[in-house]
Amino acid sequence: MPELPEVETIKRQLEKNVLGKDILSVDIFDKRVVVNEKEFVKGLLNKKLKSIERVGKVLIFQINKNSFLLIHLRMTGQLVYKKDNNFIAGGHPIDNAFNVPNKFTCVVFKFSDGSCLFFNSTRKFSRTSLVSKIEKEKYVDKFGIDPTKKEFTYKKFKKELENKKVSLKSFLLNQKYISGIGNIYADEVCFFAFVLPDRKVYSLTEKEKELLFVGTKIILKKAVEKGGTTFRDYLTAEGKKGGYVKYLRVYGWAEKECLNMCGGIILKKVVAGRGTHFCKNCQK
DNA sequence: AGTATCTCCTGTATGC
DNA sequence: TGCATACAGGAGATAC
Repeated sequence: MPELPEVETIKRQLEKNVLGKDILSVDIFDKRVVVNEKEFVKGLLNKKLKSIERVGKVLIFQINKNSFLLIHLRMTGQLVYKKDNNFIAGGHPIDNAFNVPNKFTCVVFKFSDGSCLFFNSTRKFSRTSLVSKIEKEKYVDKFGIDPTKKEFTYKKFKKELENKKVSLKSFLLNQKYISGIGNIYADEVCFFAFVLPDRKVYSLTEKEKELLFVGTKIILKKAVEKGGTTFRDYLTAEGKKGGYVKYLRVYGWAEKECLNMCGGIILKKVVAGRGTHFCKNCQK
């Protein structure tokens, strides 16, 4: 599932490829992922994508002063950019991502140079919309601090944690507190800090808070450096793969031995409504 | 008001 | 083999 590092990776790739190109057509194959599809198409035709920013897990393309294209991949969304026979695919991993369009393709943007951007979504949870500046700002304001930006300081992090009755997992997943963390990185951060995901936030010690802060910062930073867990790049013969998968310590390791060699087994249970991985030996 | 649960979807895995 | 069922989860809606 695309989280901050995966979306950041897509953003960087698209920045190099789609900015400044005229949008010749917008074809919608599944209306469910597009908000207000008529206005959506009308507002994009013959326009250019001027710039891209990422807020949490959302991509925001500026069209002009008062028009912004929002794309949220949610769980199974995927963006595939095709130019001639070169492909860039980011987001949800599926085999043959370069085989587009396919039955998961919801929207296709065609550019003046013949290249295309395919917006795919297997479970159709993804959403895209065209909004005004005010709407965009209102939307962006709801998001908490981005843990990869300079503004993410320990002081601010600690302040967010104050007086929360939720579990740590629920806190980490909530985009209004910290933006960009999803199920994978939430589990990894808890493991890093030796804290069980179902611990209530108010019960955290100073030391644990510090470790959670540091873990969030370095895990997301490293995941961005590695291109996330799902990125596939078919531009080069070697292909840069989503390199963070091999650094995952708990996510996807249920019933396996803990990588800390503590002798424990990674367990999985539902916390905050999500499948949650942890080591009972290492995390308290 | 703040928190927990439900819901949207469909591919994949499992069970009988 | 085939059908039914459970499960995966981001985030807005709804319930408590």
